[in-house]
Amino acid sequence: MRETGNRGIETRARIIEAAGRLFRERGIDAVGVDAVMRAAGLTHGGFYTHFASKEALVAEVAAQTLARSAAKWEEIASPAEDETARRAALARIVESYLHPSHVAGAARGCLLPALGADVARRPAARAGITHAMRSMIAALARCLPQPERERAAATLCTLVGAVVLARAANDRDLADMILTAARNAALSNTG
Amino acid sequence: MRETGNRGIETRARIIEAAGRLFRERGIDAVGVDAVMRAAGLTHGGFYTHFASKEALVAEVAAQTLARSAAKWEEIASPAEDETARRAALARIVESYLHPSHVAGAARGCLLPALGADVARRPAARAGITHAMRSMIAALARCLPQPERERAAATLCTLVGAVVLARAANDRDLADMILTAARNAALSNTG
DNA sequence: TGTACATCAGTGAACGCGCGTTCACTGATGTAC
DNA sequence: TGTACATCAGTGAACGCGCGTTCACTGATGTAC
Repeated sequence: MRETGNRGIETRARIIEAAGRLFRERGIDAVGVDAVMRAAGLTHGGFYTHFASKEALVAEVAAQTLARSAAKWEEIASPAEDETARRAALARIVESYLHPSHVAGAARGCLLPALGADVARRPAARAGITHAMRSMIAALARCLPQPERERAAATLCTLVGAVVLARAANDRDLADMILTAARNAALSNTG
Repeated sequence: MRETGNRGIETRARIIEAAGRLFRERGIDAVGVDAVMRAAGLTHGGFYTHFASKEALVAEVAAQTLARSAAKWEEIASPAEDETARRAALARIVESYLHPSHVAGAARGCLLPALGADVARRPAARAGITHAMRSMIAALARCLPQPERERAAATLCTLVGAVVLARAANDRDLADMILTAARNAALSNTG
């Protein structure tokens, strides 16, 4: 058996990672295959060894990036068994999500506020996103006093909306006010 | 004095309206100047009689579209003087925003969930958006028991996030759950 | 161990296409006298 | 009222450019015997 496969798999992962960064930072349509491949240290021609099309790359980037976010939340939420731990877990998730560094660092942040609307228009990407969203809601629910899926979903809405709006605001004070407001709303679910 | 000016102003408005529809529906980069002008019943060459660049059109579309949303909210919120009227006003805003027809009809809906992230990356458009966001928050605040700007901002976050997520979800039930959850969270501010 | 061959990730030139923008023009609508 | 002229919104061909995709190729890495 060949082991060359590893090289391919690692390169593929590098392309996905580079695309994830660039897409979130500049938007999907603003980043060409050429830019992605250069960021991954390759030439553009090799792209189609790994993906059938740019659309396929987008779908995979969306699914993997969000799955990673979901996994991080699960990791924070899972060990929380008593109420104190649950509160702390919720606070960790909410505060890192609404931190100004998340607003400023879209390239490394959650995909939903950066590309959610964009990706909703691309049929191929929606299945992966939907699956990850369910996981994120489930993880959040585990941090609430009674694990209510609805309340968790509303919290996710508040978090995602806050980052979208804080990024859109031209004014630092308004952005900070929005983040603080969302933080208070999300943490008032602590019970 | 010439009155030809009117023709120019009307055409300009028609271009902005067509662009607003197409941008919200398909995304800004997915819609060319050519498509906008054709939707306005014109040929692409005439575009630069009205706008210095596509970027300038985007800025104007963002500002005008959101200003119109803000004005609609003001109109609903302003006459509400007693508590019953305030509750009704909040309910009207929240329920129409989170209605499935808003999720399905991005082309005629609020610009924030459709293009918020996109427009945040375009310096020229951010000033107009920021101004309109302040108005929307102020209108919402007038519907709350005590006019708290922060609570209004959190409500706006929840609304915008909910529409982004409901559009991204591939699954009707999940989308409906998200909308219901956001609705309950937003209306619990009624006091 | 050494030689011949197979595989396939990655290269780089080339493709057709649609984009944003420019520009010489047309023709309807107005003004001057 | 009628004629000559000015204005300018809108036309449509043309531009350079970067996009997504294709393809003949190279060369490193493996296998066969």
